[in-house]
Amino acid sequence: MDIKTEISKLNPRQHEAAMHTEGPLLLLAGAGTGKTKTLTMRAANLVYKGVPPKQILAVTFTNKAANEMRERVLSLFDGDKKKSPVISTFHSFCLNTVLRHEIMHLGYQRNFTVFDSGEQMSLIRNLMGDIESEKSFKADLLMENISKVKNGMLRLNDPKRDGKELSEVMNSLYDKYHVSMKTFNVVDFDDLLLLTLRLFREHPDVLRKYQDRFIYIMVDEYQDTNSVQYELVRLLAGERKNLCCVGDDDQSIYTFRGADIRNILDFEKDFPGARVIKLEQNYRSHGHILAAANSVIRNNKSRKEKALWTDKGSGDQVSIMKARDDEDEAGWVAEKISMIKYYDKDKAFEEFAVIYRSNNLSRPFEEALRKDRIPYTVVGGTSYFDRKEIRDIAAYLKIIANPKDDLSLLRIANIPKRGLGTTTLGRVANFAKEHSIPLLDAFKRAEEIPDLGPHVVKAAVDFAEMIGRYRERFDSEKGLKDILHDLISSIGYKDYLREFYKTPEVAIKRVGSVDSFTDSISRYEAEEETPSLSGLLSTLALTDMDGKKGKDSFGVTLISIHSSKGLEFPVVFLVGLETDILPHRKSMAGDGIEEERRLFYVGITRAMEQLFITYAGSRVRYGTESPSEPSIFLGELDKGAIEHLDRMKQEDPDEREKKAKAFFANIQAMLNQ
DNA sequence: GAATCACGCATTTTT
DNA sequence: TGCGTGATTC
Repeated sequence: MDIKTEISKLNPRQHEAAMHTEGPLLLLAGAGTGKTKTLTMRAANLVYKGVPPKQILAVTFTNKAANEMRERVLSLFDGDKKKSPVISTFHSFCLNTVLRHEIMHLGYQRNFTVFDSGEQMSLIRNLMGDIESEKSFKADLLMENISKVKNGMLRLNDPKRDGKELSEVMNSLYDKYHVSMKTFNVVDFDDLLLLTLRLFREHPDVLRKYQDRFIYIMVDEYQDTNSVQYELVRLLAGERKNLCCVGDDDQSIYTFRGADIRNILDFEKDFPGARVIKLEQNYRSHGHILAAANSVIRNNKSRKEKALWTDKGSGDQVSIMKARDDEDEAGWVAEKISMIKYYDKDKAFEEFAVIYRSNNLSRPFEEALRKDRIPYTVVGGTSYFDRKEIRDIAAYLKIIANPKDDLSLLRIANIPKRGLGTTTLGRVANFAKEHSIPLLDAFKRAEEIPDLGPHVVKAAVDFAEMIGRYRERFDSEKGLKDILHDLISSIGYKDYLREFYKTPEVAIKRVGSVDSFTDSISRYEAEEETPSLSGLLSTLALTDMDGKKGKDSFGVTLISIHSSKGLEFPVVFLVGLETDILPHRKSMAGDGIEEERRLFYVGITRAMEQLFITYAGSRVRYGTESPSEPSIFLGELDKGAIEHLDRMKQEDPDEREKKAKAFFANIQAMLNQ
């Protein structure tokens, strides 16, 4: 593809941004304004001008964004990978590009592994057992607080945030947590960023190395950066400040995770002489939808002035619908979907989305859609904690890669059963503690441990030796998948699963998921230039590896506003626009209302052709029905862009008949498939 | 360990 | 209302 002609096709603002190279640039890219396109073009332009691709770094938040950008740059260069810049998520950059090579400076070993949130949680639970306190604090709350401390959102001993009691527990826990993590030679997600920052701060020579390596830096979704990420970016950009930050302050909706909107608002102050370019031409939505979005977001005080516009024409007005209650609201949405399909046979269910503030609102919609035989997919929820089989296998791989990872070892020491029960494990752990050695070493020296019978000693030593053998194999042999396959069969893991899950269907599913896991490893090996166990574990820690997810999403999409960011749908139902839901009751402290308004804004701007905003007069909450007030945000909508529908009005018979027809047509279509 | 029950809690969640 | 957690029990 010819880069020059591609760049010339950009609109003037986009073009300006793509052609900019030296010095700080803030690209304020509104929703649907071709942000990724501009960013990729800018990268391509740099390469085109002769900058070595290795010197260009683009950082994103999600794997999805990174992949998308990678693909688009690649297609610009006709698949020539040598011309692709370094594109990475924050976490992956810190892990793979920096820490894997430099972490020794901070007293860790290079073969460190990453704890996911589940492992983090079990460590915290373990540690909490040691802390004497009559009140048991919830592990997840403590974990959240540890994370907040690390991200600069919370200080230890902050009496304003916690009761004194929590502070005390937190203090002692926080220290213990870190000591354990370090002796295990493991880090958590937050550490990836934090340790990199510490490294850069404490070792100027290391920092310089990376500053010299990355001459041009781009950061996507800059409004979502937290203080650690901000510092990281600032340090990396160094004196040169060839830094291009892209984002939209109006779409900053992750404050609760530590994102600091001031990072983007203060960009010009932080980087004097910064060029600021605004992308305001929207290629996604019809005019009325944009008018609605603009009219809402205008009410926010802390923001950069801008307004989306389109040359597409105004399209349909945005409909505001009042329903009787939540069930009625959901029923109406389902009906409306059938109606639209009835009038427009080409419309696919995949073109519709129901978007809500909180996940628990999805229920009535699931029921209504099911009732009307409309296919749907619910996006989100939390589901990475389960899948025992994957975590077991991962624990094996982790202890093989990192012999100090006591926790992973503990997890699988007796899985499958090998005669190492809790009593034995307790004795071994004691021994390890007394001698200040890793648990695995204690297994090797089982003979020295008092009270262990000969059988147990043999089991322990055999086990430790097996781990050692596999470490050697993973180090010296190629073909990760084959080695893992050997491991799984030699420990009899599948038989163990079949025993563990007595019902055959479940067992088959679990065994199947082990197989799909090994499959995903061959995928990793195929993609990677130099596959390795530690590389595999890194990828594993930082990606879902679920194989499929979202990819073949099917039917109508049910999704939270947060997860919908970055997506677009021809027809959007933005539901539950009620006081205490949006804006949410729990987020009204401080300038929380502005973030809630941004959420509304994000929801609105997902719609391309048609937008329906709904609310109910009463709603079932925690089992009891209570009246609901319309959201104050509804009053902020541009009157010219909206029309009001009232569900309560008597339906005219003609409409009713059409609805019935639509309903049956829909069923017919289902049957014909 | 696994099955059961009472209790408390219920926003959003990129890695 | 309904789910996940922690204690209790066999």
